[in-house]
Amino acid sequence: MAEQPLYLQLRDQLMQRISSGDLPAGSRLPAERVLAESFNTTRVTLRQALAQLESEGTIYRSNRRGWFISSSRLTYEPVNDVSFTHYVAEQGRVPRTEVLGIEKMQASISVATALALRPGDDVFRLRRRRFADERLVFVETIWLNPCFLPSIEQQRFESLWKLLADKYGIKLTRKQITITPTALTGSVAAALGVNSGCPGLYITRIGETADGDRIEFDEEFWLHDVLTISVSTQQNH
Amino acid sequence: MAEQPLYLQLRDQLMQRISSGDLPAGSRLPAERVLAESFNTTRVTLRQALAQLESEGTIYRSNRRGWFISSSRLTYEPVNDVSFTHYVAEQGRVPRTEVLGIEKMQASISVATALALRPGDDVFRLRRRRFADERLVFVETIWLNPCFLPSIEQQRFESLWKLLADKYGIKLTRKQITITPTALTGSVAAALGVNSGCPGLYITRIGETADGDRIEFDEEFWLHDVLTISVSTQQNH
DNA sequence: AAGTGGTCTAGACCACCAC
DNA sequence: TGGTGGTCTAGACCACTTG
Repeated sequence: MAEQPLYLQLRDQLMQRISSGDLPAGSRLPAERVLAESFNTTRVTLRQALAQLESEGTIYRSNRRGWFISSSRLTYEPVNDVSFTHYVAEQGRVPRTEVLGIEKMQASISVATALALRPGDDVFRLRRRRFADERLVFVETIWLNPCFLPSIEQQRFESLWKLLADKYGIKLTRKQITITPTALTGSVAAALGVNSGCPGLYITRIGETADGDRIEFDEEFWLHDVLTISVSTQQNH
Repeated sequence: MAEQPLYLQLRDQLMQRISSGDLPAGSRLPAERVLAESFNTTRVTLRQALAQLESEGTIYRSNRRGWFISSSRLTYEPVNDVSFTHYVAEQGRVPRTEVLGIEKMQASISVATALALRPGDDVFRLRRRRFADERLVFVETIWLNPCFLPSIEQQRFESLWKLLADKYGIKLTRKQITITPTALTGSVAAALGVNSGCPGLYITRIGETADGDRIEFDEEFWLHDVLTISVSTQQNH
């Protein structure tokens, strides 16, 4: 039986203190230098242990403020969900949405394909950030098809689902969902406030009406440790 | 405009050499010490750059043999797929399955729940490893319900789909699929030949007959960089 | 201003794999 | 047996956040 490397032993000790309730969800870990000294090792090795716990989703870091204990994961149903606000609240968490902006753009090839338009056609790009219990959980870019959404640029976008239903009488179903494990880098990492290379999920969806009109194309970048995806296949009655 | 940290500059330079075709898919990177010297830095910093590329899925490591360029991702449809062998071949790759063993076990609470049995009931545990182009891509544990599978332990398990169809006349549909980003640790990391803490996906599924008989409960641990998940929602006709 | 995490250096020894 | 990656040390300076 080979002995475990030191950083995995440190991981186990920290994990035990967390699961014992010594360090409750949301609280901050002691400073790296303090932890390193208390374990009688260097910061480099301690940080290996922290990186383990981070990739397992047990802890996360916030800017340069320190390390925090993660809450339990959100359950996300990309096929059936109607509203982030709704399903987050249903799970006993406090949702918040931040609209970063909406702009008129010309469709790229990939966006045009998703919305059944031609490249260069007008589309609207909406960008938002989503929080659960004040922790940022994902950023999204939504490409809206203006053919079905007159004067869309003058609206408010905290709840797109409600806007589509109330103002346009549209109820979406989700098609062509893809889920790709990826690293968060560049402007996405910056918008999420994480370091480049932090693991994440890239999720895309197309929103259609029952008639097959392509209303929106959604691109989401999630932090890896905040969600479990659930796909329940519908029964035909 | 802040200058990028060195390890991200190194990442970009390596990325350029990879995407230019200088380093083709499947080939090995030069040794860490060689790369560090060629970039005029230390191994620690160079390894930060390699960790970035690894988390992005651009490169991967194999035991202590070195770093290799990744191939493109497999597309995986957990809802509709019938056979790993079939859909891997369909994507122009060479599948291989390795059976690690089958044992009679007593159902744990979670397994019993998934298979609609009582804890302690007999179940069979089948463990396999799956390869694409000779790269290990996931390990799985399949819990089989013996009520519907007489003398299952005497069979061969390279293709479970074929076995169920030919011998038992069973065609499965997939229910209650969950997908959780996780870290690969312990015996799972060892079986996959990766370091503890490597990012991965944990996917579970329940296989039912059209009559609702729970035949199997499937737990898969995938390497994060080898797949894109696609969920196509069926149309009702 | 003090403290935090982020980055980086220049070494070292070990375990494992391929030759 | 030689070379690889895996692990670890004992420092250092910087950028940012918080009080």
